[in-house]
Amino acid sequence: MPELPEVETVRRGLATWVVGRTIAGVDVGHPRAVRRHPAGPADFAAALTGRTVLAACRRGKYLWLPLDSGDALIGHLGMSGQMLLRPESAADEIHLRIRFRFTDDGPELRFVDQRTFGGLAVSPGGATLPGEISHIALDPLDPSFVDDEFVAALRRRRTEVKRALLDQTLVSGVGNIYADEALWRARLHGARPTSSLTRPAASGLLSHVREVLTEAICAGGTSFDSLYVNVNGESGYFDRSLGVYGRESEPCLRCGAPIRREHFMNRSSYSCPRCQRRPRRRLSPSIKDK
DNA sequence: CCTCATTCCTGCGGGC
DNA sequence: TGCCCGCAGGAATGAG
Repeated sequence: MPELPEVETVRRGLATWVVGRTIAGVDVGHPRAVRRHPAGPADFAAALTGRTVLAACRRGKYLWLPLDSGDALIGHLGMSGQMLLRPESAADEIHLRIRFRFTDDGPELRFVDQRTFGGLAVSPGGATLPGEISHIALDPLDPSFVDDEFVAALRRRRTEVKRALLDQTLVSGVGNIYADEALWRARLHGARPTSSLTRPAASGLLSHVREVLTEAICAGGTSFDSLYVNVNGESGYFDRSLGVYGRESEPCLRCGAPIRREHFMNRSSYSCPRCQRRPRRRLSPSIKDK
């Protein structure tokens, strides 16, 4: 469940511990971890060996490391991916998928992933922006993000507001936890039709999204089920600051009403039944046309 | 173009 | 005790 704050925490760790180092060798222990690299594990390793890492970048939940070859190592942590810096002498993790050895004496980089939804690939010529993520929207913390464009695009959609927040082609970096948190802060129910949001309501929601992401980064991310850790294997502590997520039946921190849990998009949604009123009508766009 | 359901995967915990 | 099932869920994919 790494979302933007967790991925950003990992990016910062990679910037500190990996940028400037040269890769001596790569071991792919599980082919599924490089399934997004069409040329296969051997080509993946060959494209990285001898390359120097120039930077650590992020868009939404994607990470990429530009290399001196002009290519980039691109990665997504999926549900349970971890990037760990460990001494060579440390025992292998059970779910170790890929190991990166370096030409110096520093720690090796390990991609560990229990549920294997994550993966790495080499993006040819992808140092500036990997083509694999060109369809991913800017995230709200990107300096190039244009608030008015997002507000307009959100209100043009014919869907529910939580679906829109989770759509990485509209705005990236927001997952189930921070969507619920931002909606609670904005006092909006996730089923609200996006087309019914006023401009100020949409703009306010964006502010709450940005705020909760920023606060979570300061806390080092959320470690709801302890699968997510930074590059040193340490947990963040934003889970202590969650307003609704995972708090079913506990009192709303604003009004005291018991937090409700609903199933939505094959996952759980948490909200306050008093602060976040359900929309009266369902989304029925063209009922008049009949 | 837009929206939405499905699929991938493994460990954990509740229920019986 | 042990088995089974549901749940956790991001994003690619294909259908409509």
